[in-house]
Amino acid sequence: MSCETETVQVLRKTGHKATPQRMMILSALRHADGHLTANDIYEQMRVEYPYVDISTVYRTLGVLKELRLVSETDMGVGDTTYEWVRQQKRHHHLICRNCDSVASLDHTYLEDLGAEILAESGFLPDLDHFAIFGLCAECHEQADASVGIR
Amino acid sequence: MSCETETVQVLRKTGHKATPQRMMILSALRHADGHLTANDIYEQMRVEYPYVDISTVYRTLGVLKELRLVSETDMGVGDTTYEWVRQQKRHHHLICRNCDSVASLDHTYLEDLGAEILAESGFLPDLDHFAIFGLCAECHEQADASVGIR
DNA sequence: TATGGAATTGCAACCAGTTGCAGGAGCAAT
DNA sequence: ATTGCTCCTGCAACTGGTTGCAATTCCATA
Repeated sequence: MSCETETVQVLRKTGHKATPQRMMILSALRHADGHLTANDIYEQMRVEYPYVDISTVYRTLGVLKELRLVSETDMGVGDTTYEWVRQQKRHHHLICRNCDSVASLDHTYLEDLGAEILAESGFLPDLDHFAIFGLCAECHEQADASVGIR
Repeated sequence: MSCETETVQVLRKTGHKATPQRMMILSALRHADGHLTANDIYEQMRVEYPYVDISTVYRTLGVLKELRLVSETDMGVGDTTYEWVRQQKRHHHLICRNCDSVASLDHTYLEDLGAEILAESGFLPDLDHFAIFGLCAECHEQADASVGIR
């Protein structure tokens, strides 16, 4: 079964429809490497099919997110980005609130936390793709030296 | 030194000005227990001073957030809320993406994570007030039973 | 107390994202 | 292939939040 057909099955099984608009959005996400914004997808779609509305893109992304087929990341600055969930190594983002730099964090750090929370409260956290804000090493040092931002 | 005067000092030391508008916003935050939205603060201010603009509220909240005097929490649904940072027990929120219920999580779970990240990468994470999305115990069980949301 | 420059304000226009609605399309069952 | 129910779409209006700008206010320094 092809990758495309499999996704269609998932959609139908969960009471959703496989519309051409959705197929286009899926294709854009699957063929992109890395993050895409809703607008990236919208612009790409308009080339083939100029009548799309941006709300369709957002609604589809909502469905795919719910089905855990795509992950949503709010980088804190600029637009929210979306990424096709592959079997790739899970990673998270450390975003500096001072200089907006983004570093990666290995998943292992969060694995234990997720397990602890689940055991303690029964709450199953989404830790697929986490954005953690703070100060990067560089800005952190600068801040210590000045009276400014703690 | 009063609480109010201390905040004024902090503002001036960091190159900010203590304007009447800011004092009103500070007062609203300090006298509220729990979370306030930007609009809550705006409405409250307008009673005394009808010429305020909502953008002033947002800009002030941005400054206070930067100075770590208030914490910002995006509950995922509805508006972003703001809270005066007291010496109260630090806590986090577990927000169910299915039923929108909110549970509290003790800070201890995140303390170790913060220390680990700092030691490993030099990145100092803001873990004052964290919102973690996922499925609460109840929705988690329901989902296991159905074919629907994983 | 006077002053000059930087920070702040209110305004208006804007941006990302959401929602209600009526018509249209998908698909499971016949 | 037809039917009928439900989901989905495009549209337009809206919401929360942001930004550029010119006028004003604060406050450190003298």
